[in-house]
Amino acid sequence: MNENAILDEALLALKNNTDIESGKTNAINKNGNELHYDFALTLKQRDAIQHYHVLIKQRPSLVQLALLIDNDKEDIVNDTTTRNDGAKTLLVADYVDTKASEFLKNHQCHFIDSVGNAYLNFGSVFVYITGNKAPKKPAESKPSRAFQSTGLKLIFNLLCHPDDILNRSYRDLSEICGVSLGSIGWIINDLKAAGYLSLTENDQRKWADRNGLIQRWVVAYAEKLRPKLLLGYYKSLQRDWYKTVDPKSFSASWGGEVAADHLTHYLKSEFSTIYTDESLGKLVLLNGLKEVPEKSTANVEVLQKFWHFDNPKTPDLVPPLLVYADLIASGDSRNMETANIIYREFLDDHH
DNA sequence: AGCATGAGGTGATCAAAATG
DNA sequence: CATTTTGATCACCTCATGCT
Repeated sequence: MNENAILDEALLALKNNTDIESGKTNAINKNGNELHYDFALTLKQRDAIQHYHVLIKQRPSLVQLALLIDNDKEDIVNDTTTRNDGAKTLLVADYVDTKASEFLKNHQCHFIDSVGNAYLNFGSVFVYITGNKAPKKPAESKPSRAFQSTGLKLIFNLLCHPDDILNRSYRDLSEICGVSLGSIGWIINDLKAAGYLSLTENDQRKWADRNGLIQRWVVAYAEKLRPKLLLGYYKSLQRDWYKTVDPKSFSASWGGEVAADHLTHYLKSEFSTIYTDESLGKLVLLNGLKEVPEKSTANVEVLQKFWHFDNPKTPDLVPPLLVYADLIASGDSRNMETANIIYREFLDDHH
């Protein structure tokens, strides 16, 4: 199902469920570096009218939505030229599940999907439909090796090293990343096919869309790799316990909020994320951490370190890309602003 | 729960290309 | 030319998922 088909079906579903009419849709090409609005359209019911810029997504995940909402907020502030008609952003998807619906409604983000779920709120119009079942044809999923757990490891290494690592041999990459030789080819070719990587005239590999890959990586990391890395949730008794800890002595590094605090001095961290290689038992024991089953009752999470290079400038911290990813993955809107600061300062065209 | 299935991941092995 | 290095490919393994 392509983007046009999703839009058509979603508008049809809306028409069947409500008496809202959709005005003409115009394709617009706004090549902003962050967001890309595909269409402009108008919805109206009697005298209530609302202009929209349309953003089309397939099966958006919660992480994607959090990112989208945050970027959109900034975008509206920065974009006075095309927004002066009071246009809002309308998310159009093939399917938005109940959790995502609730999330979108809470953030005042209007959406419609192809099975009739919707949240709209303008003028006298208020529509909130949720719970409609996913379309049975689970939207052609082209499984890409690049964004599975091994692919994400390789990409992380590629993004964190100087760009000349791109042209190391598959065997070198396999060694550096701890990914099997057989996987490297699949992943590299996936990245080329998806337009993130290209070849120069003399067959050197080079980035074609590095920033786009970062965005894609962050989302896939939160969904595919991060859950597998979780070693446990813990509760520490003293507040600010982490300030006296030297993570190096546990072959560990800070991620998430603690690292963000170090990098930006902008965020006061309340939840600690720590990536460790092996000394989990020692770490837990010496710091008086108590294991708890749920994230909600924890204030520390311990994750398995999945890379093998050092971070020379700030050895106590994980690389900025991962700090950024941790903040995004937390889903905490409080962290999004800090995440953007880190992106701009450490990740955006920083090579 | 137990079972079957298949996608994802691995390392050995291949032929082509590079090296000298 | 012989040798080494490279990317591609293969059979096999594992583990998550879905079904009964």
